[in-house]
Amino acid sequence: MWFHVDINNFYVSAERVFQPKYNNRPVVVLSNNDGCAISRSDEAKALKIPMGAVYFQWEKFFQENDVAVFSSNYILYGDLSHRVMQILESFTPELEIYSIDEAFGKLDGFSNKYDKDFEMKKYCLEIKRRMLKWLGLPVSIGIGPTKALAKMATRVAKKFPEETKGVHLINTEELRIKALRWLEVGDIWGIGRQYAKLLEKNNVRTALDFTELPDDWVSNKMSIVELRLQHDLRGIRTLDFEKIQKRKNIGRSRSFDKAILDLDGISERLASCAVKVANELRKQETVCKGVSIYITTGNHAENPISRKFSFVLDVASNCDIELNKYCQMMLKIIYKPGYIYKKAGVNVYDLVPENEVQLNLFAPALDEKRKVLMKTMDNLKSRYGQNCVKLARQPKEDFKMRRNFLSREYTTKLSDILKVTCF
DNA sequence: TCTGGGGTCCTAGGACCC
DNA sequence: TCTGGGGTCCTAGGACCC
Repeated sequence: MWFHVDINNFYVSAERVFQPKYNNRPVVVLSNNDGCAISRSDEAKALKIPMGAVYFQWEKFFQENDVAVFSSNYILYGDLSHRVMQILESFTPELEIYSIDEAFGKLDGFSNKYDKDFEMKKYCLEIKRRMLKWLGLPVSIGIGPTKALAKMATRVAKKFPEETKGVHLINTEELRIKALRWLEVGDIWGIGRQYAKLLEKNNVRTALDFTELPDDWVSNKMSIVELRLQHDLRGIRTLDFEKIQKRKNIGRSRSFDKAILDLDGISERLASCAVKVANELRKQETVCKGVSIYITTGNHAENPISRKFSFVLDVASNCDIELNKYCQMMLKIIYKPGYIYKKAGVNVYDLVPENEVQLNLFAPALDEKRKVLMKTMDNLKSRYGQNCVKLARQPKEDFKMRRNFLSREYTTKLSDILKVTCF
Protein backbone atom coordinates (compact mmCIF):
# COMPACT_ATOMS: atom_id res chain seq x y z
CA MET A 1 0.00 0.00 0.00
CA TRP A 2 0.98 3.62 -0.58
CA PHE A 3 0.27 6.68 1.46
CA HIS A 4 0.26 10.20 0.11
CA VAL A 5 0.72 13.27 2.27
CA ASP A 6 -0.25 16.77 1.24
CA ILE A 7 0.17 19.84 3.40
CA ASN A 8 -3.08 21.79 3.47
CA ASN A 9 -2.78 25.20 1.77
CA PHE A 10 0.93 24.95 2.42
CA TYR A 11 2.20 28.51 2.01
CA VAL A 12 -0.68 29.96 3.98
CA SER A 13 -0.22 27.33 6.69
CA ALA A 14 3.51 28.11 6.82
CA GLU A 15 2.76 31.78 7.50
CA ARG A 16 0.28 30.83 10.21
CA VAL A 17 2.80 28.72 12.10
CA PHE A 18 4.55 31.82 13.40
CA GLN A 19 1.56 34.16 13.39
CA PRO A 20 -1.38 32.18 14.71
CA LYS A 21 -3.46 35.33 14.78
CA TYR A 22 -4.14 34.58 11.14
CA ASN A 23 -5.87 31.31 11.98
CA ASN A 24 -9.56 31.37 11.06
CA ARG A 25 -9.08 34.44 8.91
CA PRO A 26 -8.94 34.63 5.12
CA VAL A 27 -5.28 34.64 4.03
CA VAL A 28 -3.62 34.59 0.61
CA VAL A 29 0.02 34.26 -0.39
CA LEU A 30 1.10 36.07 -3.55
CA SER A 31 3.48 34.97 -6.30
CA ASN A 32 6.83 36.61 -6.97
CA ASN A 33 6.54 40.35 -7.51
CA ASP A 34 3.26 40.22 -5.60
CA GLY A 35 1.60 39.32 -8.88
CA CYS A 36 -1.23 36.94 -8.11
CA ALA A 37 -2.59 34.61 -5.42
CA ILE A 38 -0.93 31.20 -5.38
CA SER A 39 -2.05 29.87 -2.01
CA ARG A 40 -5.35 30.50 -0.26
CA SER A 41 -6.71 29.59 3.12
CA ASP A 42 -10.07 27.80 3.34
CA GLU A 43 -11.65 31.09 4.40
CA ALA A 44 -10.21 32.80 1.30
CA LYS A 45 -11.54 30.01 -0.90
CA ALA A 46 -14.94 30.44 0.71
CA LEU A 47 -14.83 34.08 -0.39
CA LYS A 48 -14.50 32.76 -3.96
CA ILE A 49 -11.03 34.20 -4.47
CA PRO A 50 -9.72 32.15 -7.39
CA MET A 51 -6.27 30.64 -7.77
CA GLY A 52 -4.20 33.19 -9.69
CA ALA A 53 -6.32 36.18 -8.64
CA VAL A 54 -4.34 39.19 -9.84
CA TYR A 55 -3.41 41.28 -6.85
CA PHE A 56 -3.93 44.75 -8.26
CA GLN A 57 -7.37 43.76 -9.46
CA TRP A 58 -8.38 42.23 -6.13
CA GLU A 59 -6.68 44.64 -3.78
CA LYS A 60 -9.86 46.47 -2.92
CA PHE A 61 -11.77 43.25 -2.36
CA PHE A 62 -9.01 42.05 -0.03
CA GLN A 63 -9.22 45.22 2.04
CA GLU A 64 -12.98 45.18 2.21
CA ASN A 65 -13.08 41.57 3.31
CA ASP A 66 -10.17 41.77 5.72
CA VAL A 67 -8.09 39.28 3.76
CA ALA A 68 -4.51 39.04 5.07
CA VAL A 69 -1.93 39.17 2.28
CA PHE A 70 1.63 37.78 2.23
CA SER A 71 4.43 37.93 -0.32
CA SER A 72 5.91 34.51 -0.96
CA ASN A 73 8.73 33.65 1.42
CA TYR A 74 10.37 30.68 -0.25
CA ILE A 75 13.19 30.47 2.24
CA LEU A 76 10.69 29.85 5.00
CA TYR A 77 8.59 27.41 2.94
CA GLY A 78 11.64 25.51 1.77
CA ASP A 79 12.91 25.05 5.29
CA LEU A 80 9.54 23.92 6.66
CA SER A 81 9.15 21.53 3.74
CA HIS A 82 12.53 20.02 4.57
CA ARG A 83 11.43 19.45 8.16
CA VAL A 84 8.19 17.83 7.02
CA MET A 85 10.09 15.40 4.81
CA GLN A 86 12.51 14.56 7.60
CA ILE A 87 9.63 13.62 9.86
CA LEU A 88 8.02 11.54 7.11
CA GLU A 89 11.26 9.68 6.60
CA SER A 90 11.00 8.45 10.15
CA PHE A 91 7.69 6.80 9.26
CA THR A 92 8.76 4.83 6.18
CA PRO A 93 12.01 3.58 4.66
CA GLU A 94 10.72 4.44 1.20
CA LEU A 95 9.70 8.04 0.74
CA GLU A 96 9.32 9.84 -2.56
CA ILE A 97 9.38 13.62 -2.24
CA TYR A 98 7.00 14.65 -4.98
CA SER A 99 6.95 18.41 -4.54
CA ILE A 100 7.52 21.09 -1.94
CA ASP A 101 4.38 20.04 -0.10
CA GLU A 102 3.66 16.46 -1.15
CA ALA A 103 5.22 13.05 -0.69
CA PHE A 104 4.42 9.41 -1.35
CA GLY A 105 5.48 6.64 1.00
CA LYS A 106 5.28 2.87 0.89
CA LEU A 107 3.75 0.75 3.60
CA ASP A 108 4.89 -2.56 2.14
CA GLY A 109 5.69 -5.13 4.76
CA PHE A 110 4.26 -3.14 7.62
CA SER A 111 1.56 -5.71 8.10
CA ASN A 112 3.11 -9.15 8.45
CA LYS A 113 3.00 -12.25 10.57
CA TYR A 114 4.73 -10.47 13.44
CA ASP A 115 2.34 -7.56 13.44
CA LYS A 116 -1.01 -8.72 12.19
CA ASP A 117 -2.78 -5.85 13.83
CA PHE A 118 -0.95 -3.10 11.95
CA GLU A 119 -3.53 -0.47 11.19
CA MET A 120 -2.67 1.85 8.36
CA LYS A 121 -5.25 4.44 9.19
CA LYS A 122 -4.10 4.66 12.78
CA TYR A 123 -0.49 4.94 11.64
CA CYS A 124 -1.27 7.83 9.31
CA LEU A 125 -3.36 9.58 11.95
CA GLU A 126 -0.20 9.50 14.05
CA ILE A 127 1.74 11.10 11.18
CA LYS A 128 -0.85 13.82 11.00
CA ARG A 129 -0.80 14.35 14.74
CA ARG A 130 2.97 14.65 14.77
CA MET A 131 3.07 17.20 11.94
CA LEU A 132 0.65 19.36 13.86
CA LYS A 133 2.45 18.95 17.17
CA TRP A 134 6.05 19.27 15.97
CA LEU A 135 5.65 21.78 13.15
CA GLY A 136 2.19 23.25 13.49
CA LEU A 137 1.32 22.23 9.95
CA PRO A 138 -2.01 20.60 9.01
CA VAL A 139 -1.76 17.74 6.52
CA SER A 140 -4.15 15.44 4.70
CA ILE A 141 -3.25 11.83 4.01
CA GLY A 142 -4.62 9.27 1.57
CA ILE A 143 -3.88 5.56 1.59
CA GLY A 144 -4.44 3.19 -1.31
CA PRO A 145 -3.10 0.21 -3.23
CA THR A 146 -1.62 2.41 -5.99
CA LYS A 147 -0.15 5.89 -6.15
CA ALA A 148 -3.05 7.35 -8.11
CA LEU A 149 -5.57 5.87 -5.68
CA ALA A 150 -3.61 7.16 -2.68
CA LYS A 151 -3.54 10.59 -4.23
CA MET A 152 -7.27 10.41 -4.86
CA ALA A 153 -7.80 9.33 -1.26
CA THR A 154 -6.03 12.49 -0.14
CA ARG A 155 -8.58 14.54 -2.07
CA VAL A 156 -11.36 12.75 -0.24
CA ALA A 157 -9.62 13.37 3.09
CA LYS A 158 -9.30 17.07 2.27
CA LYS A 159 -12.86 17.43 1.09
CA PHE A 160 -14.40 15.64 4.08
CA PRO A 161 -12.19 16.54 7.03
CA GLU A 162 -14.82 15.78 9.63
CA GLU A 163 -15.81 12.33 8.41
CA THR A 164 -12.23 11.24 7.66
CA LYS A 165 -10.33 13.18 10.34
CA GLY A 166 -7.99 14.12 7.51
CA VAL A 167 -6.94 10.56 6.67
CA HIS A 168 -8.76 8.43 4.13
CA LEU A 169 -8.09 4.77 3.42
CA ILE A 170 -9.12 3.02 0.20
CA ASN A 171 -8.70 -0.67 0.83
CA THR A 172 -11.79 -2.28 -0.65
CA GLU A 173 -13.30 -2.39 -4.12
CA GLU A 174 -16.37 -0.69 -2.77
CA LEU A 175 -14.40 2.28 -1.45
CA ARG A 176 -12.41 2.52 -4.67
CA ILE A 177 -15.59 2.72 -6.78
CA LYS A 178 -17.21 5.14 -4.38
CA ALA A 179 -14.30 7.59 -4.59
CA LEU A 180 -13.96 7.25 -8.36
CA ARG A 181 -17.64 7.97 -8.83
CA TRP A 182 -17.33 11.07 -6.67
CA LEU A 183 -14.26 12.53 -8.42
CA GLU A 184 -14.87 14.67 -11.49
CA VAL A 185 -12.74 13.86 -14.46
CA GLY A 186 -10.98 17.23 -14.53
CA ASP A 187 -9.87 16.75 -10.95
CA ILE A 188 -7.98 13.54 -11.63
CA TRP A 189 -4.25 13.78 -11.08
CA GLY A 190 -2.73 13.87 -14.56
CA ILE A 191 -5.84 15.07 -16.39
CA GLY A 192 -5.46 18.74 -17.17
CA ARG A 193 -7.72 21.23 -18.87
CA GLN A 194 -7.26 20.00 -22.44
CA TYR A 195 -7.91 16.35 -21.71
CA ALA A 196 -10.81 17.20 -19.42
CA LYS A 197 -12.43 18.99 -22.35
CA LEU A 198 -11.86 16.02 -24.65
CA LEU A 199 -13.24 13.57 -22.11
CA GLU A 200 -16.31 15.61 -21.33
CA LYS A 201 -17.06 15.83 -25.02
CA ASN A 202 -17.08 12.05 -25.03
CA ASN A 203 -19.43 11.88 -22.08
CA VAL A 204 -16.78 10.87 -19.61
CA ARG A 205 -17.70 12.78 -16.49
CA THR A 206 -16.31 10.97 -13.47
CA ALA A 207 -13.08 9.20 -12.71
CA LEU A 208 -15.07 5.98 -12.76
CA ASP A 209 -16.16 6.66 -16.37
CA PHE A 210 -12.52 7.26 -17.21
CA THR A 211 -11.39 3.91 -15.80
CA GLU A 212 -14.03 2.18 -17.90
CA LEU A 213 -12.75 3.54 -21.22
CA PRO A 214 -11.14 0.94 -23.46
CA ASP A 215 -7.33 0.91 -23.33
CA ASP A 216 -6.84 1.63 -27.03
CA TRP A 217 -9.15 4.64 -26.92
CA VAL A 218 -7.06 6.14 -24.15
CA SER A 219 -3.73 5.38 -25.78
CA ASN A 220 -4.87 6.65 -29.19
CA LYS A 221 -6.73 9.78 -28.21
CA MET A 222 -4.46 10.57 -25.32
CA SER A 223 -1.09 8.97 -24.66
CA ILE A 224 0.72 6.25 -22.80
CA VAL A 225 0.94 8.57 -19.79
CA GLU A 226 -2.82 8.65 -19.38
CA LEU A 227 -3.08 4.92 -20.03
CA ARG A 228 -0.70 4.22 -17.15
CA LEU A 229 -2.72 6.51 -14.97
CA GLN A 230 -5.92 4.75 -15.98
CA HIS A 231 -4.52 1.37 -14.98
CA ASP A 232 -3.30 2.77 -11.70
CA LEU A 233 -6.81 4.02 -10.97
CA ARG A 234 -8.18 0.58 -11.74
CA GLY A 235 -6.02 -0.66 -8.91
CA ILE A 236 -3.28 -2.21 -11.03
CA ARG A 237 0.10 -1.05 -9.73
CA THR A 238 1.54 0.80 -12.70
CA LEU A 239 3.13 3.97 -11.41
CA ASP A 240 6.10 3.17 -9.30
CA PHE A 241 8.47 4.79 -6.90
CA GLU A 242 10.53 7.45 -8.64
CA LYS A 243 14.02 7.92 -7.37
CA ILE A 244 15.15 11.48 -7.04
CA GLN A 245 17.32 12.14 -10.02
CA LYS A 246 19.42 15.02 -11.05
CA ARG A 247 17.51 17.63 -12.94
CA LYS A 248 17.58 17.42 -16.71
CA ASN A 249 16.99 21.10 -17.37
CA ILE A 250 17.71 24.04 -15.16
CA GLY A 251 16.18 27.41 -15.74
CA ARG A 252 16.03 30.78 -14.11
CA SER A 253 13.79 33.62 -15.12
CA ARG A 254 12.43 36.68 -13.46
CA SER A 255 9.93 39.34 -14.29
CA PHE A 256 11.58 42.73 -13.95
CA ASP A 257 10.64 45.07 -11.14
CA LYS A 258 9.93 47.67 -13.80
CA ALA A 259 9.59 47.54 -17.54
CA ILE A 260 12.91 47.88 -19.34
CA LEU A 261 13.74 49.33 -22.68
CA ASP A 262 17.51 49.19 -22.96
CA LEU A 263 19.97 46.44 -23.61
CA ASP A 264 22.05 47.23 -20.57
CA GLY A 265 19.27 46.70 -18.09
CA ILE A 266 18.37 43.33 -19.56
CA SER A 267 21.99 42.33 -19.85
CA GLU A 268 22.56 42.79 -16.10
CA ARG A 269 19.58 40.73 -15.16
CA LEU A 270 20.42 38.03 -17.62
CA ALA A 271 23.90 37.82 -16.06
CA SER A 272 22.27 37.21 -12.68
CA CYS A 273 20.20 34.41 -14.17
CA ALA A 274 23.25 32.84 -15.82
CA VAL A 275 25.22 32.89 -12.57
CA LYS A 276 22.33 31.35 -10.67
CA VAL A 277 21.94 28.58 -13.23
CA ALA A 278 25.68 27.83 -13.27
CA ASN A 279 25.54 27.64 -9.51
CA GLU A 280 22.74 25.08 -9.61
CA LEU A 281 24.68 23.05 -12.16
CA ARG A 282 27.70 22.89 -9.87
CA LYS A 283 25.50 22.02 -6.92
CA GLN A 284 24.31 18.85 -8.63
CA GLU A 285 27.76 18.21 -10.14
CA THR A 286 26.70 18.48 -13.76
CA VAL A 287 27.74 20.54 -16.76
CA CYS A 288 25.55 21.61 -19.64
CA LYS A 289 25.95 21.24 -23.37
CA GLY A 290 23.14 23.59 -24.39
CA VAL A 291 22.28 27.10 -23.23
CA SER A 292 19.30 29.12 -24.31
CA ILE A 293 17.98 32.51 -23.37
CA TYR A 294 14.75 34.36 -23.95
CA ILE A 295 13.40 37.83 -23.51
CA THR A 296 9.77 38.82 -23.61
CA THR A 297 7.46 41.76 -23.26
CA GLY A 298 4.83 39.47 -21.75
CA ASN A 299 1.45 38.74 -23.31
CA HIS A 300 -0.16 41.78 -21.81
CA ALA A 301 1.93 44.29 -23.76
CA GLU A 302 0.43 46.28 -26.59
CA ASN A 303 2.94 44.85 -29.05
CA PRO A 304 3.93 41.59 -27.48
CA ILE A 305 7.08 39.86 -28.66
CA SER A 306 9.15 37.00 -27.32
CA ARG A 307 12.52 36.08 -28.69
CA LYS A 308 14.80 33.22 -27.86
CA PHE A 309 18.10 31.78 -28.95
CA SER A 310 20.03 28.60 -28.19
CA PHE A 311 23.68 27.77 -28.36
CA VAL A 312 25.55 24.49 -28.17
CA LEU A 313 28.88 24.60 -26.39
CA ASP A 314 31.99 22.94 -27.80
CA VAL A 315 32.77 21.56 -24.38
CA ALA A 316 30.08 21.26 -21.73
CA SER A 317 30.52 23.69 -18.88
CA ASN A 318 29.15 24.94 -15.58
CA CYS A 319 31.30 28.03 -15.26
CA ASP A 320 29.63 31.37 -14.49
CA ILE A 321 31.98 33.29 -16.72
CA GLU A 322 31.60 31.07 -19.71
CA LEU A 323 27.84 30.62 -19.57
CA ASN A 324 27.36 34.32 -19.07
CA LYS A 325 29.59 35.08 -22.02
CA TYR A 326 27.37 33.08 -24.34
CA CYS A 327 24.18 34.47 -22.83
CA GLN A 328 25.41 38.01 -23.47
CA MET A 329 26.39 37.07 -27.00
CA MET A 330 22.94 35.68 -27.73
CA LEU A 331 21.23 38.65 -26.14
CA LYS A 332 22.98 40.98 -28.57
CA ILE A 333 21.63 38.87 -31.41
CA ILE A 334 18.00 38.74 -30.33
CA TYR A 335 17.59 42.13 -28.69
CA LYS A 336 15.32 44.39 -30.68
CA PRO A 337 15.11 48.00 -29.58
CA GLY A 338 11.79 49.77 -29.25
CA TYR A 339 10.00 47.22 -27.08
CA ILE A 340 9.28 47.32 -23.40
CA TYR A 341 10.66 44.10 -21.98
CA LYS A 342 9.27 42.58 -18.83
CA LYS A 343 11.08 39.35 -18.35
CA ALA A 344 14.20 37.43 -19.30
CA GLY A 345 15.49 33.97 -18.57
CA VAL A 346 18.27 31.44 -19.05
CA ASN A 347 17.76 27.71 -19.52
CA VAL A 348 20.37 24.99 -19.79
CA TYR A 349 19.81 21.51 -21.15
CA ASP A 350 21.71 18.39 -22.19
CA LEU A 351 23.21 18.04 -18.77
CA VAL A 352 25.99 15.50 -18.22
CA PRO A 353 27.89 14.54 -15.09
CA GLU A 354 30.85 16.80 -14.41
CA ASN A 355 33.34 13.96 -14.59
CA GLU A 356 32.10 12.56 -17.90
CA VAL A 357 32.70 15.57 -20.10
CA GLN A 358 33.38 14.82 -23.73
CA LEU A 359 36.35 16.87 -24.86
CA ASN A 360 36.50 18.45 -28.28
CA LEU A 361 39.37 17.88 -30.64
CA PHE A 362 39.17 21.38 -32.04
CA ALA A 363 38.41 23.37 -28.92
CA PRO A 364 40.78 24.24 -26.12
CA ALA A 365 40.82 21.86 -23.19
CA LEU A 366 39.07 22.74 -19.97
CA ASP A 367 40.74 25.48 -18.08
CA GLU A 368 41.71 24.11 -14.67
CA LYS A 369 42.22 27.60 -13.34
CA ARG A 370 38.60 28.40 -14.06
CA LYS A 371 37.51 25.43 -12.01
CA VAL A 372 39.57 26.59 -9.08
CA LEU A 373 38.16 30.08 -9.45
CA MET A 374 34.59 28.79 -9.39
CA LYS A 375 35.33 26.69 -6.33
CA THR A 376 36.81 29.71 -4.59
CA MET A 377 33.84 31.87 -5.47
CA ASP A 378 31.43 29.21 -4.22
CA ASN A 379 33.31 28.98 -0.95
CA LEU A 380 33.32 32.72 -0.50
CA LYS A 381 29.62 32.94 -1.21
CA SER A 382 28.66 30.21 1.19
CA ARG A 383 30.68 31.91 3.90
CA TYR A 384 30.06 35.59 3.33
CA GLY A 385 26.76 35.63 1.47
CA GLN A 386 25.66 35.38 -2.13
CA ASN A 387 26.59 38.97 -2.92
CA CYS A 388 30.18 39.08 -1.75
CA VAL A 389 31.66 38.31 -5.18
CA LYS A 390 30.09 38.87 -8.56
CA LEU A 391 30.76 39.09 -12.23
CA ALA A 392 31.21 42.70 -13.30
CA ARG A 393 28.21 42.33 -15.57
CA GLN A 394 25.85 41.54 -12.71
CA PRO A 395 23.88 44.42 -11.22
CA LYS A 396 25.37 46.09 -8.14
CA GLU A 397 22.22 45.55 -6.17
CA ASP A 398 20.20 42.40 -6.49
CA PHE A 399 17.24 43.53 -8.48
CA LYS A 400 14.45 43.78 -6.07
CA MET A 401 11.23 41.93 -6.42
CA ARG A 402 8.18 43.69 -5.24
CA ARG A 403 7.59 41.96 -1.91
CA ASN A 404 5.58 44.34 0.16
CA PHE A 405 4.08 41.77 2.50
CA LEU A 406 7.06 39.62 3.33
CA SER A 407 7.21 37.78 6.64
CA ARG A 408 10.42 36.99 8.51
CA GLU A 409 12.82 34.10 8.01
CA TYR A 410 11.81 32.62 11.31
CA THR A 411 13.76 29.41 11.00
CA THR A 412 16.84 30.30 8.97
CA LYS A 413 18.08 33.73 9.99
CA LEU A 414 19.38 34.54 13.45
CA SER A 415 18.10 38.09 13.44
CA ASP A 416 14.60 36.91 12.48
CA ILE A 417 14.11 34.34 15.20
CA LEU A 418 11.11 35.02 17.41
CA LYS A 419 11.78 36.45 20.82
CA VAL A 420 9.55 35.25 23.60
CA THR A 421 9.11 37.31 26.71
CA CYS A 422 8.02 35.44 29.83
CA PHE A 423 6.47 37.24 32.73
C1' DT B 1 2.05 50.80 -12.61
C1' DC B 2 0.45 46.18 -11.77
C1' DT B 3 -0.75 39.49 -14.60
C1' DG B 4 4.87 33.80 -11.07
C1' DG B 5 8.34 30.43 -11.58
C1' DG B 6 10.08 25.96 -11.83
C1' DG B 7 9.88 21.45 -13.79
C1' DT B 8 8.76 16.47 -16.61
C1' DC B 9 7.35 13.45 -20.30
C1' DC B 10 5.48 12.07 -24.88
C1' DT B 11 4.57 12.38 -29.90
C1' DA B 12 5.01 13.35 -34.68
C1' DG B 13 7.68 14.54 -38.32
C1' DG B 14 11.89 15.28 -40.68
C1' DA B 15 16.55 14.28 -41.43
C1' DC B 16 19.80 10.91 -41.58
C1' DC B 17 22.04 5.82 -41.70
C1' DC B 18 22.56 0.89 -43.98
C1' DT C 1 -2.70 -2.24 -58.11
C1' DC C 2 2.02 -2.67 -56.83
C1' DT C 3 7.23 2.40 -54.80
C1' DG C 4 11.60 -2.07 -48.93
C1' DG C 5 12.49 -2.39 -44.27
C1' DG C 6 14.96 -1.64 -40.39
C1' DG C 7 16.90 1.76 -37.54
C1' DT C 8 18.63 6.57 -34.83
C1' DC C 9 18.66 11.29 -33.59
C1' DC C 10 16.79 15.77 -33.20
C1' DT C 11 13.28 19.35 -32.67
C1' DA C 12 9.02 21.66 -31.88
C1' DG C 13 4.92 21.48 -29.87
C1' DG C 14 1.70 19.96 -26.64
C1' DA C 15 0.23 17.87 -22.63
C1' DC C 16 0.85 17.64 -17.66
C1' DC C 17 2.53 18.69 -12.48
C1' DC C 18 3.34 21.76 -8.13
